[in-house]
Amino acid sequence: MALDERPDRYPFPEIEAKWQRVWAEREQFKVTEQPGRPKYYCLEMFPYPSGRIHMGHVRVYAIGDLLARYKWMRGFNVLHPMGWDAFGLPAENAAIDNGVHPAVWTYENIDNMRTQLKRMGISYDWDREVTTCDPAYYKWEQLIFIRMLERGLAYRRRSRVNWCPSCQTVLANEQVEAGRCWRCDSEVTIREIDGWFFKITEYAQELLDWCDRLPGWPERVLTMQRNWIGRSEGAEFALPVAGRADLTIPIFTTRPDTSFGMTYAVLAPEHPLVDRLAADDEERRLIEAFRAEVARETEIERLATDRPKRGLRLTARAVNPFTGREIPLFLAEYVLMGYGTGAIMAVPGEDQRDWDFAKAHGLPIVATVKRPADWKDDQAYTGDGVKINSGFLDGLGIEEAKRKAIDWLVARGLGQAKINFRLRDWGISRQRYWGAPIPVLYCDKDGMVPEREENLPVVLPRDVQISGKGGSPLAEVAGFVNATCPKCGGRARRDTDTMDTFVESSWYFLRYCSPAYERGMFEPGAAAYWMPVDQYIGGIEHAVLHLLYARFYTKVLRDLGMLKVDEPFQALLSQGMVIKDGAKMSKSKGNVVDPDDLIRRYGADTARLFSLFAAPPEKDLDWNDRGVEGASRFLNRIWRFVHTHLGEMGAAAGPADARSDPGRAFRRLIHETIQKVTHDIEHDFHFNTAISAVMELVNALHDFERASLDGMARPERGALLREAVETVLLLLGPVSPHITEELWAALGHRESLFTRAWPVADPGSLARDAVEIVLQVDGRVRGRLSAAVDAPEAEIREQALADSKVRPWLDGRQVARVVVVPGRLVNIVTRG
RNA sequence: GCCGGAGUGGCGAAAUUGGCAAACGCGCCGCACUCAAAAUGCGGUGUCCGCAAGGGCCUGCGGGUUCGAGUCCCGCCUCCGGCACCA
Repeated sequence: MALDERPDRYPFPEIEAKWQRVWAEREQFKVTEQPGRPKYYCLEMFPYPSGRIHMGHVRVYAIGDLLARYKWMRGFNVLHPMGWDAFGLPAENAAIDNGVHPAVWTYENIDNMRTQLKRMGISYDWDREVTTCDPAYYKWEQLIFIRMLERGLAYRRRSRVNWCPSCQTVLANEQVEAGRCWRCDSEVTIREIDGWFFKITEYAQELLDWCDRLPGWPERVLTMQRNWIGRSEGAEFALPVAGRADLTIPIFTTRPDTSFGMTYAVLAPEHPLVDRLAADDEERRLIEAFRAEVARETEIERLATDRPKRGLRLTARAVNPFTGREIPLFLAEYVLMGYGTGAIMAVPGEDQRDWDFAKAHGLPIVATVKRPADWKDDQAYTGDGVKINSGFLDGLGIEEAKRKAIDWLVARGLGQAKINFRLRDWGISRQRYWGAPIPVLYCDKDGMVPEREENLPVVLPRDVQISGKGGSPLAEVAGFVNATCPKCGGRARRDTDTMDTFVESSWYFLRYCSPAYERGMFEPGAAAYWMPVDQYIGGIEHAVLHLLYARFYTKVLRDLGMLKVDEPFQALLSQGMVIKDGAKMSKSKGNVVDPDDLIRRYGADTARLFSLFAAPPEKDLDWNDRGVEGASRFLNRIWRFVHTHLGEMGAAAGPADARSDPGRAFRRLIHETIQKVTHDIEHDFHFNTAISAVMELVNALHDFERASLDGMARPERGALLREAVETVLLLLGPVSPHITEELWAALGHRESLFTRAWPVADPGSLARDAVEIVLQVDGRVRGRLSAAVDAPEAEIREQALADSKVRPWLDGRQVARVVVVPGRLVNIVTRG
């Protein structure tokens, strides 16, 4: 049966529309800097305007709004903004498919999604909305680009890059997942191309160090970042080529202690020195053939670690500087140009890859670490041990031998200690249209010249042919390409690439601080007040990508003297995915739940309640239509209760004066619930248990209502019902704001629920005079008793031993020991 | 292979510090209301033995520490995520 036909639902469509209108009219969530008042910057990752919100969005924004409203009620000045990550490929693809201009498509989508989000009733300050494809936004990004250029933090070079043949553009390393494009899943190929890079490697050490100083971040995200940065310590040294005084090969190793075991050395096939090592044309031909063979390999094939290692032996030989012996030189595909120096010393005794290669090519293997007695010698040994076969290092431990080997290299001027990072510079040039233009020109006379600051923004031209085939569409726009050289005034050509859209998302949180500011990226005072973001919320898929870039960009702005903070995000909440029927929601699987449908059928309050109740935020959320029914039922139950008891609660004057025992017990539960809900929100964001505590209170409210019909004074009953109901509304407000605001008003309040202070548990009401003590015999529960809170241990012990439920279990046995845990339990340990 | 996380009822999940395992919700069963249904309300619901009272067994597996272990320690297994020929 269609749910919107049900007459028994509370009238959520009217209520939700009404309060959304009232909040907007009152400008209730509009904020300004208020020095001296504690601030709270609550931020959810802004969406790409794909056209429609999905359940993942509902989940993040429900979490963010709960925190924002909660912090409001706790007296914080809360910045809670929303905007659009508006540049990107889908807009261009839509243009190719439907002939709609990317700008038109994007702005229409934004309008749709804004309407959808507003229907969720989230407490955004919509006056701060930011759209990244607006020239007033990307202007500042272009300015910072020029500043980075001046500092050498942005540079241009020709390099081998990841190329997505489907998106027709370059991808950064972070945007390749297992050899495939992060966006379209196509297999990535390698291309040599000119492009711009941001020098994120300059910040590798700092980005790594701060991973230890972000206690508000989930460990798994920090681990992924540490792995990605990939620091390793070792040595770099010059490997001499036999008979070639003019030629050495730079080598990076993390195991300088094993140098005496170097029985051959390997260069990456594309290593630039290889050309100089070739003995004659014949060998040059062999090298080219080998390179071509390797180049044919797809990234996927190269990733397979378990196949035979192919190599090409060169006629040139090297000299192991430690042993003085000549060793063979190879090209092999297992050595990558992109890491270290692109050349390795091979120590088959202590490195498994070298071992495999040595076995395949019949090369000698020398052990330089003493093996354990039962060692089978069928693989490389990477464990600990004493150095052997290593000349002056013999007898040392590995760590000490590393230091001595480096000292030896330094003393001879051959090398030094070296730290290497896996992190590569961030390639930001994209050969696509819908992005921020790179503010640089090329002049025949002056070469590469940045645009003058007063000419910014370099506006993305509107009239352009987008075919999706080959090269940047901007290159075809004569009016854009042909420009004046800012230096000599002669003719110059603009750079026709656009910036990676991850550049826009690296600083949008700063723009929110002063979104209309015209004299710079952000107003310094506003940023000083609001930054850093106190709580950032978003999907785990950005653990490395966006979160690493934003951290880097923040540090760059700090070093440009624009910002005081070292890190943008104080705390991070990585919420799980929304799953249905065991799979991520997707159109292809046909398991998508449309938030619009859901809100139309149940209301935003129910959608929000369910998505917060079904699982703790960091876990995947299993969508369940029956569970949504349950959430709806719960809100209806509260609605009915308030409306059927309005008269009685309205008659209550003053605070609840609980005189009777049941009254005091009920009041204690009200205050225990306040305590529990506050703890669950503050301690670990476990909103699911916070909500279950409110559900328990509502259940108890119904029980109390029935039980107190006879025998309890009417004023006491009415006052307690009112106190309980008001507590429920306050605690549930941040979860389901419309219904709680409506019922709050129905109870006679004239001011908004969200201007009320968050309730605080009253210690007097929490106090209890008796506690239940569990009685165990040999660890098994056999009875229970009620004891005064302050009853002495000896007394409880006596009562336990004398208890009628306990005594049969002691028959024929001796009491060996009695453990009394005050306020909790007694365990009687027996013997015999 | 390395790093990180997780295994608890039919299902989603709870369990502050080592102290009553399964709160809350879903589903299911029963009852009330109803001509009937829906909705709503009330009660029950880990599992095995038992008519019942009651008792045994239960947190992936095997050990250990402890009066007491879902929780701590040791050794395994499985699943999920990340990185991966990184020298």
